[in-house]
Amino acid sequence: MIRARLNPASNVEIQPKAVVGVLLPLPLAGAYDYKLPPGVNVPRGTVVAAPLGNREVLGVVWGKAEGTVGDNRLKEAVPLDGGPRLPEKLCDFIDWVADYTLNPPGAILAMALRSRGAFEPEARRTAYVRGSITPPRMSQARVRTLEVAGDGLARSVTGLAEDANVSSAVVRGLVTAGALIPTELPEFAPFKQPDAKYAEPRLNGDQLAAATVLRDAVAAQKFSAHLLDGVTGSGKTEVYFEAIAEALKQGKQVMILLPEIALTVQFLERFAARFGVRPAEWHSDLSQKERRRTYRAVMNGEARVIVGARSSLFLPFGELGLIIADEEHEQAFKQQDGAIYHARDMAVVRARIENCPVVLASATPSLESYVNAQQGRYTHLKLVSRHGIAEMPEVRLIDLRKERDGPDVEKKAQWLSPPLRAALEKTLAAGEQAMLFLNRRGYAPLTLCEACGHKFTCPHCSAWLVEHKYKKRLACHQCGYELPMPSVCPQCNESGTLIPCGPGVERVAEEFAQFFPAARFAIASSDILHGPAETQGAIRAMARREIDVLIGTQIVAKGHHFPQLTLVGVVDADLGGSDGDVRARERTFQLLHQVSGRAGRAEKPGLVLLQTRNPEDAVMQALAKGDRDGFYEQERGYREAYAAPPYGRLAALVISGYDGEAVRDIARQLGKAAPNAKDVKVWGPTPAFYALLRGQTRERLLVQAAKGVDVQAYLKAWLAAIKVPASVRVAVDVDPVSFF
DNA sequence: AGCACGCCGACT
DNA sequence: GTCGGCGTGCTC
Repeated sequence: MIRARLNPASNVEIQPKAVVGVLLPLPLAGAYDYKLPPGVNVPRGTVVAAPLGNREVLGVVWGKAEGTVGDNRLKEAVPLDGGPRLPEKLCDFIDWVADYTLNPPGAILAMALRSRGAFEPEARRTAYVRGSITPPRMSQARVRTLEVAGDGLARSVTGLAEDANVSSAVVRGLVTAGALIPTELPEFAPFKQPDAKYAEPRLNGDQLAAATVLRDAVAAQKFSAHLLDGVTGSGKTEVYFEAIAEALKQGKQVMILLPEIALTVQFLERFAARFGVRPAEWHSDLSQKERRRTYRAVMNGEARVIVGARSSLFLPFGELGLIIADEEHEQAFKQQDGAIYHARDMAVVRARIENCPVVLASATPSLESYVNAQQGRYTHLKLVSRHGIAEMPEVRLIDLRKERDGPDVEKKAQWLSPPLRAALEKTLAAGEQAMLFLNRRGYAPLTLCEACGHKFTCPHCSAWLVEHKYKKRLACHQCGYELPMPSVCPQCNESGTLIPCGPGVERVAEEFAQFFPAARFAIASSDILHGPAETQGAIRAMARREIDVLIGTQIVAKGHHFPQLTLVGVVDADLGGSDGDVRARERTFQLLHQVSGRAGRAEKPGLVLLQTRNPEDAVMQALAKGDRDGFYEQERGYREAYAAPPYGRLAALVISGYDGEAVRDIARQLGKAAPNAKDVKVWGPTPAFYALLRGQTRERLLVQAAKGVDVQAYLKAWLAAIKVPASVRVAVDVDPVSFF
């Protein structure tokens, strides 16, 4: 207890120093106690500079002091100038995420707190305008300069010098003489405000109904969750744009989450077409300056609509009125490193805390969202009519076990079956375009020596090296390790014995070129198209009909529509099939459904050919029959029967480290220490799918629990039982979506 | 996360 | 004899 005392020497009253808990953006167990300066008391969320060891870090006043550290050891944390403060709801959100993901709250705060600069007033730059004084000595250069400055526009010294074609010395001389007057301008032009009425669309019946529900939800200014479920081309974006318009009218801010920010160029343009300006962006490619500026603008309310990737979840919105997660089924929403969380799920949580609506949009919803919608926790807004598209493409299965070139065929194909080649021929003859899809980069996923059987594997990962024929290299797709394509087997020293096994897009392209030498084609994969600009280039080339056939990985699966694209061939529809992952089937369906949606546009119906070895598989059947909901129902049934999510809960422990023996030892210890609990089963430890990744050994344990089980409490009790050396990391993945 | 402290190899 | 490698541990 701190009391005001009289200082006997000076007879001046010493103000009491309040002690508060300050959360630091570090993976510490909790908040640290700090004194505040005399007489100061500030609320939760206040940003402070806190001495820590011999340095100073940013921190956030989090709550009451814990009182476990002696008063004499407490240092003084000083609130930043201007009293910047994180919104209290953001603090609540951080606490919630920390509890749920079993991360220290400071580790979550680190995602929400930017550098100190973000809390300081925006940097200013000095610019000059014409003053009233005209100096007695006027040279030609001075006359010119003052003429230019006479237009009233504020310019920097160099800017004015350039415009007047004089040296900067002339400008500085005029400043000294008082003929030019300095003014302070903001470092950036302010964010332009989106205009809800800029270009109001005409919606069709479905769209109008869905938009009305969303507008009403936004106007209600309270939590609600909505699944906006519409096939490709049904106009989901237009619908949620109306919800955004309503939020703007209500004076609220909007957060739009997209799975991959690289895809946003067209999104930004569509937004600008509707609202007159681009939204503010938040992603990892922003410069330090832009980052600070955007963060500040979100916090002070200048930025009204932010579009971004996962990390936008932790921005300091003060007046959030709507959250949208587009392509909500995408796995890219799951953050896999550092704090492991699912941005779509956390978006729903943030909406609940902010008391505002959240919209999850997808043509192929995650099963979780589908069930939530079915059970009424989310409204289910369905868009069925395909805007400007004649009909859904016809999907046909090609049974690869039967459809092969027979012994009598002179020129045999390995990857392109006769029916697929026939369809390609027909499409090209009709002057239309085609797409071949194979979700595998490079030329061949495995290289092996036919003399000794040696397989090329990555020295740092338990993965094969993928041949890249253009680069003439073998590459590990997990860690980036590469070596020049060898001509000699390193094991048996034979030469000419290395054979590529299996296809990648490059190899499919090679075969395609052999059969269709006249056709123009391009390969689209992330290692060939570097960055969004080149990807856009390829898309444009396709749109301009400079190429006939696009052969690509999943970067061609989404986004653009090409009016002349009438045929989609999926080279290996079984890829990524059954690796024990409860979501593998769902993901295959989603990906293939999305790819299929590329075919057909306007008046031309599309055809999709899926090459498979399991044509009777439910995923293939659902795709062929266009029976999406049937597939979901069946999948829902499986999940229910096996108490898999969303009917049961999963959590994984991933134990990793460079010392393989230590990792396996801790994994074994954890396996033995798993507490017995009702409705909880623990599986493992087993080596992870990539048992070695970037040199680190990885073991996994899986917790399967019934729906009502407090998984976090279970995990906490479990982890407390084992002491883990610093060389081994135990990561907790609550609700894992991938089993790698 | 930093940054220090702390014990074992190659150097002015 | 030191400089320095990064393993372990602490920071209110």
